[in-house]
This record gives sequence, C-alpha cells and structure tokens, in this order.
Amino acid sequence: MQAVDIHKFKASCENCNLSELCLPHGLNSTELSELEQLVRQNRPLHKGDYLFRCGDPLSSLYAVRSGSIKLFTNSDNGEEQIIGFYLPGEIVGLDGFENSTHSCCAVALETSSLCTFPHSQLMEVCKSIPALQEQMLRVMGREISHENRLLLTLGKKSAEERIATFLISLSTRFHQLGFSADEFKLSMSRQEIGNYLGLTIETVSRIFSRFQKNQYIAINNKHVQILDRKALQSACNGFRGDVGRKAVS
Amino acid sequence: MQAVDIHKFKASCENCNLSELCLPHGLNSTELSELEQLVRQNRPLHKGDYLFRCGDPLSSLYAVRSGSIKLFTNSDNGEEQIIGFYLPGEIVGLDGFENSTHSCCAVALETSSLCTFPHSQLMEVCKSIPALQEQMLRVMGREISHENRLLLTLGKKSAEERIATFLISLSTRFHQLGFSADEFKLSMSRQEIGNYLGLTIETVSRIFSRFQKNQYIAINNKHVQILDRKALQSACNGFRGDVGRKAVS
DNA sequence: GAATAATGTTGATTTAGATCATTTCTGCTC
DNA sequence: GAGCAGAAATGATCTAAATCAACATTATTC
Repeated sequence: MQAVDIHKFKASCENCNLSELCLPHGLNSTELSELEQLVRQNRPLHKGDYLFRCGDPLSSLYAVRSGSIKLFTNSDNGEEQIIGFYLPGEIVGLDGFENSTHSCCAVALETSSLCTFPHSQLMEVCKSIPALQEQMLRVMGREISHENRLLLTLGKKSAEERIATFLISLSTRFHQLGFSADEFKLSMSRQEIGNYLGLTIETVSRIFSRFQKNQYIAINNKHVQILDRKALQSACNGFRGDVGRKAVS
Repeated sequence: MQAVDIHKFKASCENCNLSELCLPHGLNSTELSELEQLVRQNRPLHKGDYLFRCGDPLSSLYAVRSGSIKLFTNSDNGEEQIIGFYLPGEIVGLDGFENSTHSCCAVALETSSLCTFPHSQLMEVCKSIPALQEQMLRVMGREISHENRLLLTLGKKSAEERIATFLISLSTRFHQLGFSADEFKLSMSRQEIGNYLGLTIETVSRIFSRFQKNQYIAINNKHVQILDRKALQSACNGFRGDVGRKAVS
C-alpha cells in the first residue's frame, strides 16, 4: 500500500453517493473541494491484502468505497480478535490515533476499493474546516458506540443472541447503503464470524442451522435471506425484549 | 449535575499534576489559559451519583480529578454492561459524540471530583487551537484502544486471564498516577468487576481466592496487594506469553 | 452496640458452548 | 471433470463457568 501507485487518482466526494456517511458529511461545497484535494483512490485491494498492520505508523485513514474490510487486534500470544467488519461508507484506521501507530491489522475480505485520506494532510485541512473537525469526532464517536454494542454482545449475550444481533446489524447496514435488507452475501467465513462474536465455528454453524430450521432465515453457504425479521429481531434479546427478566450479572 | 452550583469555580490546569494525561496535553501556556477559561469544577459527586444518563444530550466532557467513575450501557432488556472504570486523568463522556447524545450512563463509584468542559465551548476553542484538536482525537483514540483490549479480553480470555488482566491494568494505571503499583483499593464491587469482565460474582470471588492461595496477591475485601507480579502478568495470557499454543477461534 | 441488610465466600450441581471426530459440500487446479 | 484442499455441517463427549444454595463477613440503621 505504501508503494507508489500509477493508478492513483483524485476522487470526487461531490458525486459520491456515500458522502453522507463518510468524512464529507456536513461540509459545504467549497470545503468539499478542499477535502477532495487530498483524497486518493488507489488500485483495489484483493481478498487477503493488508491495508495496514499492527505496529505500522498511522499514515492515512481509509473510507471503504466497495467491498469489505476486517479489523483485528493480536493478543500477546498471537490470538486474533476481530474488532469489526467495515462496509462501504465506513472509516478504517481510527485505531491509530492513540499514539500515531496502528494497534490493529486491517485486511480485505474481498476485492475492495478505498479512498485514502493522508493523515497529516487531513489534520492540516481540519484546522481550517471546523465542520470537518466535528465530523472527525462524530466518526470516532460512531466507532466507540459500535464497540460499546459489541462489548454488550460479548459480555452479556448467549450464542443465539449474538448471531441474531450480528445478522440484524448487517441487514440494517446493507439497507442503509441502498441494498436489500432481507437478502445479502456474507463476505466473511464462519471462522471469522465466530472470532468476532467470541464463539467457535461449530457453534456458529449450528445456530445458522437452527435459525434455518426455525424459518428465521434461509442460508446457503454465504448467501443469507431473512425470512422472519421479527423473530430474528427478538432473538437478539432472547425473546424478552419487553421485560428485563434475566438476572443482571 | 445540571443544576446551578454555587461552588463552581475555575480550575487551574497549569498547576494540575494530571494535565499531561488530560486534555491540556501538548498545549502551550497561552493556549492553556484559553482552555482554563471554560473549565469548571463543580461540587464533588458522592458514591452512586450520576454524572449523566443514557439518552441525555451531550453537554460536557469530564476529566476525573479524584475518585473513580464507572461507565455502562443498557441493553434493550435492561441488562447493564460496564464499559470502563475511569481513574484520575481519564476523560468521561466520549460516548456522546456519535449523535450528541450519551449512549451510556456514568456513575461515581466513590466520592469523586471532576473537571467539566462544556461541549459547545470546547468545540469553539478547538477551532483556534490545533493542538487541542489533535489531543481530542488522541483521547478518543485512547478510548478506542482501551475498548479493543477489552474486546480481546471478553472474546478470547478465560476467567482467570480476565481477572489477571484486570488487576494488572489497574496496577499500571495507579502507578502512572504516582500511587503504588503493588497495593491499592478497589473502588468497585465484585458484582461490578464481574459485569465488566463478563463473569459472575461467584467466579470473580473464586478466582481472587485462587490467586491468593497461589500467593499471586493478598486480597482483603477491597484492599489488594500484588505479591507476585510476574506470575500475575503471565496469568494474563494463560502462562503462555511466549508461544501461541491455544487454537485461534 | 444489637439488629438488619448488603456483600462476599465457598461448595454442589447443572449447562451452554467448547472440543473432538467424522462426514459433506464447494470451489480449485491440472 | 477427476482429484484435492479448505470450509461447513453435524454428532458425541467434555468442561469451564453458570446457577443454585448455604453460610460468613462487612456495612448500615436505629
């Protein structure tokens, strides 16, 4: 990614249908053109390509344009924990802000194109565009909120609840992107879903089968169809969305 | 907290020994005095007092000055998940940046004093002080990194590893504050530790007892003494810090 | 400072999900 | 399109931590 890329070209945020989700949100057109000055689109990443690695200096932020990216940390003994899957419009690289060094790795789950915002230039532009400063904070706030929800999932939910929550989250995000909420393709393996949700691959597989038997979903390899959204939705909270019954631990 | 408080007075960041950890980090003295203009210190919170509640509009950020604060989310069916415990020098309120509304509740674990940075004024000052902008992003990056580590803990670690990691984290933070790394008081209950780490109160209690029997720690109610830091440190990764042996799930 | 409530500890039992084992499916490569 | 490798599904068994239960200790209230 650091190599010079003859395919680099400037991106047009103005004409991008993702701009409302992305960094340009809230900018007027003169501010937008200033931001466009610095954005670059490199050649697409292929499945398995690294966007950055844990320990790399923070050089850029990236907005997913198409495809999907997984972000993960490594523990001291080499275990991975996937932190998130990033879809178009979502920003990757915020893990590097603590000390200008990435604490996570980011890998393409499929062929993916990204917009690159060089960090130092972005900080420079932020100085003159308050709306961009605020959007940066909003985007980081979004990241924090996402992680808070995941912490709740890992800390308090059963395996079934986790999988249901995961499917509903994907569905919602695809819908916001203008895709079908009820039919989509998983870009990640069962292994990766399990890792993300703190479950084993077998448990993930079994629960997909169970949800299929219950007619909540139809699942064929990576292709998911939501048949009973309401049931799936209530499975996110163990069918007790109305009253808190479970002992608070 | 929103009520007018006759005890309000301006704080001096200049003379505060926490300033290197806190928002003023990286500011020169003219910038510092601009920041000091807006900081307020209200009357201390007592144990159980709310700093803000989930759903409240984001009115301020808070720096812990003394004492400790717990931050937690609520699930749809009323379960709590504690996101973090905040010690002096740490910033609370960043959960409100996604959409200017707090997605978490914050409660004092003991008598605690805080510095209040009114949000809108802080944003205003950020516009003129680039170093403060960058510090804001760094502080949010710190929050994200903390949550990443917690996700790894909840997703991949055994109960013993979680407790060891928790104790080492507290110890390190107390040490950074100039307190003893080997002897400290827990301001949270077993219940709260368990909630934070995704364990039950019984498991927390048992593992404290086990660590005590193994001579890693001496624990008496809330008072902890670390006797064998090395052992505790390696317990954070299941005694296999050198080679990754555990199957990656 | 006695009575009561809250918090913490420890033991016995249960269980959700992990682990182990085998089979089936899917997509590659030649 | 046969042969192979990786991914997924499913069954059998095991186990770490939850749950249930009893008791001990520490705060709180009157």
